[in-house]
Amino acid sequence: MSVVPAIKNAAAAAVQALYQQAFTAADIAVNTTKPEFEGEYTIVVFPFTKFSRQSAEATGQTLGQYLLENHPELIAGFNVVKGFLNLQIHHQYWTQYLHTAFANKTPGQKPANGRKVMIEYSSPNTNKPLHLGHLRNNFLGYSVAEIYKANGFEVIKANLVNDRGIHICKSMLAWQLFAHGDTPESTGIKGDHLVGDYYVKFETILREQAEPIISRVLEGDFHDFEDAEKERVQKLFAALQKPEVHNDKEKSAKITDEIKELSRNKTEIMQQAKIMLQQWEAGNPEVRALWQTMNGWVYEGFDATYKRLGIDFDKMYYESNTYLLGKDLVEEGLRKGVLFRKEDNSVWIDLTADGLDEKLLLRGDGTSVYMTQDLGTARLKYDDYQMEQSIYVVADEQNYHFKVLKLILEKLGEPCAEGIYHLSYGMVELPHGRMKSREGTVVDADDMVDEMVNTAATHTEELGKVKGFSDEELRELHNTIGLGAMKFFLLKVDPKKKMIFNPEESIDLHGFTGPFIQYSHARIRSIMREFSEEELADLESYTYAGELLPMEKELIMLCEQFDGILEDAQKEMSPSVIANYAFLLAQTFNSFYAKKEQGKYIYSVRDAETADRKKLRLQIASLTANTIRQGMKLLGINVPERM
RNA sequence: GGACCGGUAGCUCAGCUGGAUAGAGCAGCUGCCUUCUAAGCAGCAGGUCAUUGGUUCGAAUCCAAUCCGGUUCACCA
Repeated sequence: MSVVPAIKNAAAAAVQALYQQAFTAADIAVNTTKPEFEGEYTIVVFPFTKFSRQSAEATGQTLGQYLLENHPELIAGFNVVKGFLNLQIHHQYWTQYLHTAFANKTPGQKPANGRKVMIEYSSPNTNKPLHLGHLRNNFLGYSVAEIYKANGFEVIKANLVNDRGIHICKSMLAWQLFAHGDTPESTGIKGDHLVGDYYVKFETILREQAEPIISRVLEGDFHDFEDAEKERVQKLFAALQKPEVHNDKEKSAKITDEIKELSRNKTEIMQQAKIMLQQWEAGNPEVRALWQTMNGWVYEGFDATYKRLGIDFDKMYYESNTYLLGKDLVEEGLRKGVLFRKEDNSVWIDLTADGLDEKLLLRGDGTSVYMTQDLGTARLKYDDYQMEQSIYVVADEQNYHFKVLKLILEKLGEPCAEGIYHLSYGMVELPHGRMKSREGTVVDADDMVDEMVNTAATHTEELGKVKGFSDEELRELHNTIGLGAMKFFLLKVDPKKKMIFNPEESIDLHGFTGPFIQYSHARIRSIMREFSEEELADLESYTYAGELLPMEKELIMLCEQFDGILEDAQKEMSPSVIANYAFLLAQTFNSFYAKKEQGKYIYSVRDAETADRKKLRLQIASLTANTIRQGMKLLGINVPERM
């Protein structure tokens, strides 16, 4: 058991014995001791004064004395400042821990706990390449999966590919109309980018064709529309003329947007895309063949990107296989009376009692919507794996969708409902706001990686510390650093917060960054390289017996916290917990490394004052390096031996 | 308008299950390479923790109200 839980247990038992009060370990606050006081961990004693009928000071004394007498192996001394009981942990606890842990290559790894979770992430559309937003999603999903594994869970990494629908048809149609048979091979363009280019082409044509229609509507000419749509457009136009709307920028923009949307739907190219979608759904062989071909190009592109990013999956789901699911669930829901049918034959669920709205599940013509597919897919996943938790890594703009998804599954009595969890993360924004594909401000994932790797290469070159590296080793190093910088940048922030990325400023390589931590690791490894295999093997049986110097103790203490950090990261589903920790650990080692008194490096390993001290510091170096490496690995980041 | 999320140093963020004098990084300014890697270390400067009120021995943290920003409330996905 780690120290902090040990202290909490001991304190809970002490409170029980001293005051006959049932305090659980979880109710006891234990912090690290402020540097100006003596001790390592501090118990806050104020909560006990209610029944100790003593001052906080006296209560602290009593509790401290009790702990000292009953846990001499753990507590070596204490002092009380106001209501804070500062505990000195027995130095043998630290050296023992160091002895057992320093050579462990996977610190914090817990044995299998028999629990199974699925994590769905990435989930790209096959009509365009990945962008910066996907990178946050991918890194987050991958890292959370690794963190779960480290905590003993069995994890299924799943990717639900959105490989069908109107947006795919847009790329397909534009390719058919304008590509003259171009392929990734003929153009040398990566498949996903090639397909994405035709998506952009489609949008350009669409805009051109929509322009005159929009102008006509705004001039009061509605001849492009018929029946209900005409009525709708007329209504919107009329609303726009009202002075209270005219003067409200937000409202008029909203109405104008709706007019634009209706107009876009009326364009010839959009009509063609819709026909293509119908043909796809009807299984038209030509359309299906084109779809297969173009998706194939995209998958080749995605695979290359995933491989480069170090992202992988255990299970792929394709929407073309799942988009019809969910209808059974709707039928069952109707029978159970959970759902109801309206006059136009559409099927709904009434969530007004839960403070939400009515939600459509089947259109009047019997076709399904996004929600229906997700209901069916949730059941499919559960049938496949019976996992206790199903995590969806999806941006926070879909918070409402997932709230509703879970609620409907609960109402339908589906066993998968309880485990549904939306890991909602904030969007990556540019300094001027969201990325918009229509405005061409989307930051492409492949470009981004290239740029970071180049930056890393340039910087490595400038520092000139890589003599003797082969070209292959250099390439690998640049990748490790560039990707490390990018991953760390996107993972160091709490997932639920949105984050700003400024493409003008490249991601830093100094300070609170991946490369800083990678550098610290390389530096430790460089220290260890000075020693022979025998010297290192010798450490296995060695336990340091003396007192520890402050920073020696500090490093051991920090590493000892890694177990708890991993648990926190898993509970909060937040890689940022580990990122912050890894930075603190690296920073602390750097201080240890550079600490100078009277012109001498007082924590030098090579020039340690005794042979014992040298072994101790080597063990500390090894422990720190292993902990940093493992922490970074859980973020999906490699650490180099040299840089 | 309803629901949800956010507001901490010039900038980007930790801290938020209440605990000691609110911390990092970047940017700015000082020092430190005859040193086990200076992608580093040490230091200076920078704060009405959005505002107001409440609960408490104690509030950046909990509650309420207000202000500001965002997302969402599609027969799109």
